[in-house]
Amino acid sequence: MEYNFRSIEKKWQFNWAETNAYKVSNESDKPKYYVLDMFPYPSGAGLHVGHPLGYIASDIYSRFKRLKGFNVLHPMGYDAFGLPAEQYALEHGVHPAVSTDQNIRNFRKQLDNIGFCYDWDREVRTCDPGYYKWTQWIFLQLFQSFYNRHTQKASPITELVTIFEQEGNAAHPVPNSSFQLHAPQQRKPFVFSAEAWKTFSEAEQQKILMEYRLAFCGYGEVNWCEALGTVLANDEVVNGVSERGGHPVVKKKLRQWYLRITEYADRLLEGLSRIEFSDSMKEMQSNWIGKSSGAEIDFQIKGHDQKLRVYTTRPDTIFGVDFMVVAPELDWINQVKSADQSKAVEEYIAYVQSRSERERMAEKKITGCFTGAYAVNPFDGREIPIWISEYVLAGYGTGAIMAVPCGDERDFKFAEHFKIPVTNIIGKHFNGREANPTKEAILENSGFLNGMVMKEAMEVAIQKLEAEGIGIRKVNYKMRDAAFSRQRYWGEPFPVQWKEGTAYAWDVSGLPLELPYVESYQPGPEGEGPLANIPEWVSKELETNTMPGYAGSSWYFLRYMDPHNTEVFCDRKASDYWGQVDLYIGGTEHAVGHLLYSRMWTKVLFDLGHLSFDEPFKKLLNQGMIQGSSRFVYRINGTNRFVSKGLLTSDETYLDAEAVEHKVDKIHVDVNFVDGYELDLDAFKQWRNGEFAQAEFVLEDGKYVCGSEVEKMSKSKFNTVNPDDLVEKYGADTFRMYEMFLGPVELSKPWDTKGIEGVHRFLKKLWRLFYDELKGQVWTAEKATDAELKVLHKAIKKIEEDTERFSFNTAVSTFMICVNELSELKCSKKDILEQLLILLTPYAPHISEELWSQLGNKTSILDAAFPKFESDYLKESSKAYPVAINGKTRLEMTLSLEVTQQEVEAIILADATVQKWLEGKQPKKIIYVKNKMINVVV
RNA sequence: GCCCCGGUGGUGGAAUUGGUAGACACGCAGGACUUAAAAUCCUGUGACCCGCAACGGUCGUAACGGUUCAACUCCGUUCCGGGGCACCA
Repeated sequence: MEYNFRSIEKKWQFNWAETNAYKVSNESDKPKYYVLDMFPYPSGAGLHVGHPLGYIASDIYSRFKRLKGFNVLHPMGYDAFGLPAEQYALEHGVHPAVSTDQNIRNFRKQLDNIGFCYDWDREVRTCDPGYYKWTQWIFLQLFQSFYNRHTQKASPITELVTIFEQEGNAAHPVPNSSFQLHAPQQRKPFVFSAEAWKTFSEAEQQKILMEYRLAFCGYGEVNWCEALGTVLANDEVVNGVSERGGHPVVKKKLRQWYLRITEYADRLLEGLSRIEFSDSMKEMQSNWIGKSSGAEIDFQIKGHDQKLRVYTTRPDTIFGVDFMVVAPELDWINQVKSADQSKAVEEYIAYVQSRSERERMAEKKITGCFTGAYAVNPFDGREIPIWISEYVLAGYGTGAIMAVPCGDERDFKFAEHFKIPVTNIIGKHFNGREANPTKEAILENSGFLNGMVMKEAMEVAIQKLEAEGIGIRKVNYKMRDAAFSRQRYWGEPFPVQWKEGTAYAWDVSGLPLELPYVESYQPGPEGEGPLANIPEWVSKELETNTMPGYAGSSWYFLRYMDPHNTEVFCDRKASDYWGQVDLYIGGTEHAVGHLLYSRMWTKVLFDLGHLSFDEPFKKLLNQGMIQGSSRFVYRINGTNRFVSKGLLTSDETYLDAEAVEHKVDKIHVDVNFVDGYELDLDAFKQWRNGEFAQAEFVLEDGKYVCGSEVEKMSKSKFNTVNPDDLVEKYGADTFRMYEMFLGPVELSKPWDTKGIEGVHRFLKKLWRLFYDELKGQVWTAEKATDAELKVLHKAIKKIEEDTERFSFNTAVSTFMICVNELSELKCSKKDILEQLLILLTPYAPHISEELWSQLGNKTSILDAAFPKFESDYLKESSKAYPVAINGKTRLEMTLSLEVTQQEVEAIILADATVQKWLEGKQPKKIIYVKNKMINVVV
């Protein structure tokens, strides 16, 4: 009887489905455990070997926890709204609902191949009206709430209305301090009394309330591509033109929905201390939130009524300000620029308009333009030139900075480039060649701050600014409110109706507000979404934007707990039972997007009394990214000749026999017909319907050697490897274990299929402990020896520890060691093997279940009890110590574990080899670390 | 540019708390079985040096420097690779 993995895997997958082996109940005496995967976007390309890495890890852990006696929730679903389906629809005319459904079927088939223990009764799809009904419902919760800064939590907006009616907004200032109801920008915040509130019209009241809502409508800049009639991500803009088609892209202000996540900034920071995310992940989140404290300062602009408001974290350096830098998109620049600089300013603004935010931030070249205007230093009256430059972004702080070149590297480079004289306020701490951002220096040339240490001067400066009404203390966040609308079709419609320019909540009884079926997905007029093309939609004055991809994914982990409920998003009893996700596995690419939004939504639902916890994920495990290892061929420009990699002088040039230089094109080839680096010439010629059938090759040593590069795994780079092929060839158990054996889950690594044989051999070797090809059954019911028990218990200990700390790769190697040792002992005893199967079943569930039943068990191994480790079997009385002389290991010595320091010293000094190394000298010190090592210091 | 992570044999990686660097695999080389192949099993395998041999020596964890009895592990500088940077998901 041999290991026939194909029939075994089919048999058990069918059996588990038949018996509902993975069904999970919301009621159980066992303790609960919730293991969650980041659900996939069902792309048309299907699953590649990178996807299952995290899924296998979570599957192993779920099965492990089940063996340990937990009631484990381990669901799966699909993040099914999104841009790719819409773009596919635009190009191929297939409705997103249709292609998405097809893709999901395909994903499901691929997932099923691998033998995951998901409870599929709990599947969710974000594009399902039964699901997005509740996404819309949560949106309405956000829309109808405000953040009460006194209680530090979200409350119904009706409470705010009551407060306004009774006492106005003095106690609840408008979050956006520059908001005014009618007048253009004024200095003082917008405050009204109860009486004034009552005199406001309905539209005015609604306009004010919008300023407080957690989901609100405002105006924001986007990358606008006129030719495509659509908004583009920074990603899709390259050098000022669209990636698709190469059309020009400009900045455009559009009406947008936002989530007021900035109100939660402090709580999002605080919550980090209560959850187990890696330090780097927490650091990324806090950097994203970017809390800083400093001051906003108003500078009078010379010859204008206007003031220039800047935000700075270093008010202590105010006497070192040599110039101002303003974000080029601020409108008022046009009012203050001087006549002679007017043209230059306009040209510069046009240049910046064409650049994405990403490009602006990544720019090494220093660019900028003097406006011709001057600000006046309020303390010493110095006139300070006002510049504009792309490195200052409108969205952060006030969109303007005061530049102190002696203390800030970027400012210094700017001053150097434009030859602006630098004022030194830190004496010898500034060397004139580079900035010094110290806070320890004693200030000079700094008026009333002279002689103070900088970090103390900060407080003094702020107090003076406030006392003189020039500035205020200000805490700032780099994080901006989250843009929450998209001018797209394939997303959740907003449950919002517009009446005379005011947005009103769609009645809850009308949810879900279903996405209408359309035939065309073209963008609407004036940068509106495709929904603006639908007369019935527009006639009802419904919002034509849709929600972004992260809407549905911000709360899906709650829906799994109670997926079929039509009355509430999740029954309170269910969410109280399951509580937080105990283990969440997914990639770091979601560090700041999805993970912050989910945390915010959970906090809002908690504040409003819908949940009993305010952090969704107790522990996060980051899986590394499986990268593709791409292969390239090099074609001489304008010919059909392909040159082997080793013959090129660089990636772009080839020097032929006559020493003529040729430029070459670097072309991706499908990794599936490259063996290592050697191209299969025939397969290449047949590729893509014979596109390269006429290819000629310039070979080296008779071979065509390809170039290689590690990149994201993607269909367009021809570097994807399909798990189905590997499962077909080696079986799901081998595939699962191989993915784990590749290395630590957290680590990113390029995929390499070679090596999978080793894991497959291991499973065959395990099988041979039970069945021999010639002799048939070899397992017996004999009693196990101490040596065999020692092997088993060593494995129990290590597998348990490694699984618990997610070190799956070392667990796989422990299985290999265990089977190697049992083979060596010729151990085929049921007592030992049965326990080993339980250890193995989370990793290789199919073969374990089969052999388990072959041993005569009538119930599934899924519900076996995890073996108990007995330390008695591992007891050692002595240890082979490495003995080092001066830190270099020279010999090994077996000593009892009981020996004392004195005894060790005596034994060591008596040893001939030690004496040889001592060369007659006396040792200074003998270091003895019990159970570790001995070091003799000479 | 800014933020985060990583770099160990020909390859993937191991070394959990600073304590024998290279576990376990892949690959490769040699051998056994076989008419042959597959499968399986055995032996060797970081580099260099000495030697008849050794359970002999030197070097070695991206590079350089530091802390320590002891550094892949801690600190500093540099180089290289990857991820994120707000409308890809």
